[in-house]
Amino acid sequence: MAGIPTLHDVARAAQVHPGTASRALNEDTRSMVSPATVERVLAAAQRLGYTANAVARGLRRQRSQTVGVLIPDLTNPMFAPIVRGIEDALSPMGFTAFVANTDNSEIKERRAFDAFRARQVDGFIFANARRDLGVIQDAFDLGVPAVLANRTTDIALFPWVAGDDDSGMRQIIEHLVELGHRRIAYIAGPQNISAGHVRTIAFRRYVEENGLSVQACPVVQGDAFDSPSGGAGVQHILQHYPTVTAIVCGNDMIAVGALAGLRDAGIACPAEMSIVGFNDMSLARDLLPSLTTVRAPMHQFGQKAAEMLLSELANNEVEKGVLLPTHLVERGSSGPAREHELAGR
Amino acid sequence: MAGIPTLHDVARAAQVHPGTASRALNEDTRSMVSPATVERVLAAAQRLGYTANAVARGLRRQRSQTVGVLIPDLTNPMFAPIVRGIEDALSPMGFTAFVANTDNSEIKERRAFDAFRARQVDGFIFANARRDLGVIQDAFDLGVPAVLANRTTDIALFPWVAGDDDSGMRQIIEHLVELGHRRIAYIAGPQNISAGHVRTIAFRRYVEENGLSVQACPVVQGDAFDSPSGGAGVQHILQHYPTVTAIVCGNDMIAVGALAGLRDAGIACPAEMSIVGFNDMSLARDLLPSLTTVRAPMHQFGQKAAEMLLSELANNEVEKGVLLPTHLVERGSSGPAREHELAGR
DNA sequence: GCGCACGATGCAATCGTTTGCACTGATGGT
DNA sequence: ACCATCAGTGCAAACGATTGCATCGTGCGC
Repeated sequence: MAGIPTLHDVARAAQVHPGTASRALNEDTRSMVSPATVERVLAAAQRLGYTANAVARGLRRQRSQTVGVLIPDLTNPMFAPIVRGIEDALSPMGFTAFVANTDNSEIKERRAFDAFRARQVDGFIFANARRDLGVIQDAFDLGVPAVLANRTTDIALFPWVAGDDDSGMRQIIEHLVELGHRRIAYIAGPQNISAGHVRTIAFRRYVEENGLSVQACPVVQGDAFDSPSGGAGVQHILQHYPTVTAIVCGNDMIAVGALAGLRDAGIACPAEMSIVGFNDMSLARDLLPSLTTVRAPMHQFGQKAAEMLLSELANNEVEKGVLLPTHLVERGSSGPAREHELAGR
Repeated sequence: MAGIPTLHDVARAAQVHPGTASRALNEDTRSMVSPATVERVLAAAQRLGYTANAVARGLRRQRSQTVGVLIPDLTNPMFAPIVRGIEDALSPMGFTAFVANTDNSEIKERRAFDAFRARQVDGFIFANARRDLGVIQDAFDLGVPAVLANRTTDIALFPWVAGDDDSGMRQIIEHLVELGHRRIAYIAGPQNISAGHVRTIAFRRYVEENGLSVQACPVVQGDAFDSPSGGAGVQHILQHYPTVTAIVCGNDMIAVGALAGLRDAGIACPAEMSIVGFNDMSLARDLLPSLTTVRAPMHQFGQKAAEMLLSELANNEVEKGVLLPTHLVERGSSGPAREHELAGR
């Protein structure tokens, strides 16, 4: 009486057996039940305000209609759109997501993985960033369905969706070359992070392909994908590579720090130094100068990854990997190379 | 054999009854089992890699160790820290969160509410922003445990945790008055949003308490808590209230738009116009000029709200409401009132 | 008019844990 | 020496849904 109505209550109200009520309520078994009974059951359910207990259903059906999402940090404007995309794709299909922040720590990652497995998630979306496999290997060994979002692995254990960082970097370099830059530095993110690794390789590649001097285009290693690393990187570049006229940053947060570093050093951007970011995070356009960057469709990463996972859960064939296009967004932080390097410094 | 080991498997391996195994595995029933048996069961569980099925346990125990979180938009740098705080508080206690974005839509809100109830969440954290009650009333009527984060309701149905917006606004006005401003405009967020309402009232109050002319301190209504509203607000203010020397913004996103609007209008900030935001979102310090704003401890909102909910779920007494302190962060976007208003325009 | 098929429903097992209760020895007090 | 107590364990019923199988009429074909 009191409390949440159960299937039994509905069945009793409709004068049928719980089994019949279940079939009447369920879309794809409804045809087994006579129309009159269906109507009676539906009415009773309506009247009592019945909603099926997803936990009980999950137990019996052995599928919980939930997925686990591992992401470095929800708070990072870079990543939030991914989980938004995931939820936008999941919720219309009756799925919901468990989200955990890994902070790139294997401990946290594993803890979340175990917690989610205990909760019988139907699959995982790994948007965690560390380049080594960690729980991804475990998931593979255990045969747990999963999809990678915003990353790949060296050996492709799972379907993945990621941005075309290689093309993005090509566009950046070509853009800068076109503006007359010949000495371009790169502030790289950590190489143990998937994106950090890929982008550094691409930077080197396109520096070379565009006939730039590799010596004149140094790669400065940042500690993290954050703004302090950008500040430190700029300082290092100004000190050791004073002839550089443009700085490419491993991502937008690094670029934020780089812009601040330039201001601290009294160097005008883009007049004296161009800065380019990567990702086009929210607010990138609102910085001053507004940030030239490569737009990576983070929301789509999440959405597509979720769709692929659902498709896999439905036993449909699924692509081995999806590379979403990236494109350069030219804004205020990049401009023509200054004519007289070193002038006035 | 194949598949995930169950309690039965552990029991069989340890040569005990599943009931005994359950008691041995569970911290607070362990004392009912002889030490020797406990050890045997633990060893078996270890060996088989057993983890309890949280779904089955949830069904039996009638508590899922999950909570539902309703938030306007994960993607908004304003809100992400709240859910981060929630998860940081929940996960050490073995709880996990379901998160849904409401986009301030009652439809989405209700859909998520129902979905989470079906999943037998133990309680809710409402960080959704609409001022009317919506699902909060439903939760109350149904007797579902809940806590409000980053908001209150007119009638206090649930415990809440929020920032001291009133004090924050006082600090803003005092700061501006101290800088010599006497004609201060306010670009308000929507009044049907909890924060929008509270802050507008506080603005009016402290304008008055500081002896400013209410006529000289107009409130301009924004459509949303976003940057376009800030741009539109600035335009409106410049046109209709040209003597204003400082603009307070309903939140930082509005301030972002306001800063851009000033740039478009060729008005220097802070030299000709001061701008103050609200919330101190991430990147607020990285704007140019860096944004003077009120720091609201969003992460703490989430954390505290989660703690209160857990406390309530454990049947402990819980505060009726918690008001966390806010404080002004003086940065570059606010400065002395210009001497000669209208000069040169 | 008989049998077969089939539509509609009931029955009961099952998913994996937890937990109140019953049972069994052994202990200890008198 | 006997009974009460108690620690330790087994038993089985839940929790709330789903689903293979059995059952029961009824209608149809021959």
